[in-house]
Amino acid sequence: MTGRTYGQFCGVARALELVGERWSLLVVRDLLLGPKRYTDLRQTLPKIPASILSARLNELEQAGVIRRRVLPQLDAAVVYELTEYGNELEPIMLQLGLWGARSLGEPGMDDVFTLDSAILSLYTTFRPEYAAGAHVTYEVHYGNMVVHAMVDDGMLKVAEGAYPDADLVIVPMGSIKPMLAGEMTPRQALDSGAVRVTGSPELLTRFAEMFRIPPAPARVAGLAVR
DNA sequence: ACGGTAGAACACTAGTACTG
DNA sequence: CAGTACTAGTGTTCTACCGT
Repeated sequence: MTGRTYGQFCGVARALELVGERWSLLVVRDLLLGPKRYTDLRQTLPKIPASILSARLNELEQAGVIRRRVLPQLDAAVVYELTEYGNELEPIMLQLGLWGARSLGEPGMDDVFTLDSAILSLYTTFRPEYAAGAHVTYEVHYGNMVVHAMVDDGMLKVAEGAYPDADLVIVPMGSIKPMLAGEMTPRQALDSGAVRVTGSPELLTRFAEMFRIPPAPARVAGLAVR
């Protein structure tokens, strides 16, 4: 939040004044999964200059979106976490992420895909109405990152790491987005080698039903718009 | 009223140094 | 080591002005 305003008595304008600066929402995104230290944020946002991160943290703190907390440890580490007000951004961020995902093309050479992004992408695309009555655990590999998603009757819990008793282990060879966007069926993904699984292939079909990206908008359909 | 342009202001970056 | 602050350079946006 800088000193500048849009000069409009409008909630959207106010929201943009609070979290609309470059990098601000990505800081909020990375704090949705829990408190982080300054250096954690530098790792999840490798392209943000230190001075900008410092400025954004101060601005978001002043805006009441995040708070600083000193951990009761010997090193007195400082962590940043969302306030109650900041936490109210969670459903908005998930909706925004899903909206943006529709226009995602292929990842760029220097694009980063962090563990947090992997976890959030599963929350973003999850459709509870398609998971009613389902009790299944997936382990998903993204390169050397592994997350697991536990679906329990319309509820979802995603966490870092492998899950030894996962019902299905999914290993995409590239981006999993074409399958989630319906650009290829789970069967096609398996047959083409785009996705490899350990477990019943039927569970991959269920996965593609429960985790879904709506079709790309017509203007950018089929384009690698980034 | 509209479009183009120049200068000012602002935002961002990379690098470095400083503090506790 | 974690976090902050500063600087110089670059790019972007805003504003005022001018001509059509």
